[in-house]
Amino acid sequence: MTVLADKSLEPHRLTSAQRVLSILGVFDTENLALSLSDISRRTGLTLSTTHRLLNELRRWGALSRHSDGKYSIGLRILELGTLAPQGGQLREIALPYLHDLQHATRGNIHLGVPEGHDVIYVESLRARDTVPVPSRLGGRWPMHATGTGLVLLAHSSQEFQEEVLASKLRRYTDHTLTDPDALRHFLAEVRKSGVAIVQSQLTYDVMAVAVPIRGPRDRVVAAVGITVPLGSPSPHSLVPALAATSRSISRALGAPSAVADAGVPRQTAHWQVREVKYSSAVGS
Amino acid sequence: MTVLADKSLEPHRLTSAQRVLSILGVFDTENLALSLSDISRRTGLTLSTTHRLLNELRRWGALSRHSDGKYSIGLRILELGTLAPQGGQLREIALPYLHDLQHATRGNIHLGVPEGHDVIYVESLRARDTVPVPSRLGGRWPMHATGTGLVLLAHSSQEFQEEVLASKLRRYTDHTLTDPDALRHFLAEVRKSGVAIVQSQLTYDVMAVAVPIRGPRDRVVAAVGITVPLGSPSPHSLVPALAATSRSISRALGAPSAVADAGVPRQTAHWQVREVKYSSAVGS
DNA sequence: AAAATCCCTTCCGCTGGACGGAAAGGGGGC
DNA sequence: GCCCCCTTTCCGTCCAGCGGAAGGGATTTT
Repeated sequence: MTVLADKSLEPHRLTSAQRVLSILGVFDTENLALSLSDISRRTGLTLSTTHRLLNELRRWGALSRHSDGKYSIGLRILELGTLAPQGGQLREIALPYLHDLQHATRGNIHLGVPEGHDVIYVESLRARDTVPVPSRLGGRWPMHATGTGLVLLAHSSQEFQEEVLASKLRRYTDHTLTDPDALRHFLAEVRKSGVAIVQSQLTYDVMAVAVPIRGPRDRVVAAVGITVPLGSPSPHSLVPALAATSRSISRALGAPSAVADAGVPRQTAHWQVREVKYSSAVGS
Repeated sequence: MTVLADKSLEPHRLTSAQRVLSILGVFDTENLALSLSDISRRTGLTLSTTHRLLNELRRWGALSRHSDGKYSIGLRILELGTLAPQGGQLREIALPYLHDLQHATRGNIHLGVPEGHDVIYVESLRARDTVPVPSRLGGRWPMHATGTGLVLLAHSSQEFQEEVLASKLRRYTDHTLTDPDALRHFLAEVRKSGVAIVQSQLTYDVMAVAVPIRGPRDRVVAAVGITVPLGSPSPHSLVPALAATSRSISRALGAPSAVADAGVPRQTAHWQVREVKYSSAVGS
């Protein structure tokens, strides 16, 4: 064995903080509960290290342990997550309007915000009697494959758009927009019309309609979307309701263009300033 | 200076994992965005250590940084939090029923699960046209001071109840139940009647009604509650709707007592096994 | 305009705590 | 019974994380 040779290349160069985070990182929608040795294997950390860190995380509340010995994400993390400015606050403000929208349209409603090249759903209202769509609260999807994501992308900086277009765009169905030129054209349409209408991007038999939400300084900070079964009455009929919802939320957030008159309480939310320094700007 | 003497007593005995967690821990509802030096002061870590850890956390996505230089909890934590079995999954299942309940009653609806001596709201539907109550998603409150908390406490083990009763029970209003004997009596009532009805426990002018939700093996895993303004029509009128909601959710979770007949798909949720090992069993 | 104050960032030498190996202690299946 | 896999604990070594200090902005005060 060329153990010695490997050693020098071995990516054992992890800081202790990274070790802690890598443990949290092994949990995903398909791995909600994992055993010590599962986690040890998946992180590449030794058993003893994993064991010690798991105990520390559990004691703090970041993880909980079940009677079968497996670990899961703890409620303390859920609690923490609601403190994310784009999460808790935005959701809090938007929720009643999203409710109204759902009752008016009977579709699946999503509220998405950008993170990296993805859109994250900070709220997801699932209609009871419609097709199941992959739309969990907290779900993460590539921007190019969802209605809300495309809206957010369309209103991002030019350089960011090119960065995304240059990356590998996964194809989920044969309708998924992956061709850079087609996407550029589509994004321009979205900016012009103010709405994105797509179908079968992520899964078949689904249409999505989405519009931007603006915050202070009229920056696009989020997007609302509806997904309905393919073959529903014209998706264009959903636009007015969406536009009204978007405007209401934007006004509540203090977007100048949505404020009807004076006397409206100033909303100065923290997330008005969106993260601009991406990891790539720091790494290496 | 007696620096040397102090050194030995100094609680600088933090593991590196604890340092990471202590940083996350400084964020709360009143501190959504903090600067490097804020965090350094509040954690007691040196500037250089804080600086390094903040960068690692940010790179991973646990924190985000705004253009003013302040840090906030990042969306990755929100995403992670939804993986908590009592969070994402329970919420997902319960949400449609909670919706129905809200539309039937027009109150503020809470879905609470136990953690430590507290109840955490994994869902909170706020009525638009009623008194504002302190009910954030992810909010944490002492069990003895909320309707849902009292329900959960009533259905906890005897020893856990005594542990809570023996702790310092904070008084929020002069109606807050803090006398151990009065609480014991009240909890017995809750067990007997299956419902908790309280008023002005946490804030004045509010009534709360709450009932338990059961999961596999008929264990009480959560509680649903409604809060309405004091002086609303008899809270007893809310009980049937609550009971129906609770039963629907319990059935969806696979609670034997709520399952009407056979043929129901088995729901074996992870959180059927509630954490039993408390920190106290490990500490020291 | 100089001085003072505060905050962020980077560098570097030292040390003690985190690390991994190993072995003991369950527990369930074949 | 035996075997296999998982969890827990112990301990000596070593290097990664730590804190001090200094430098550079930005803003405010005198």
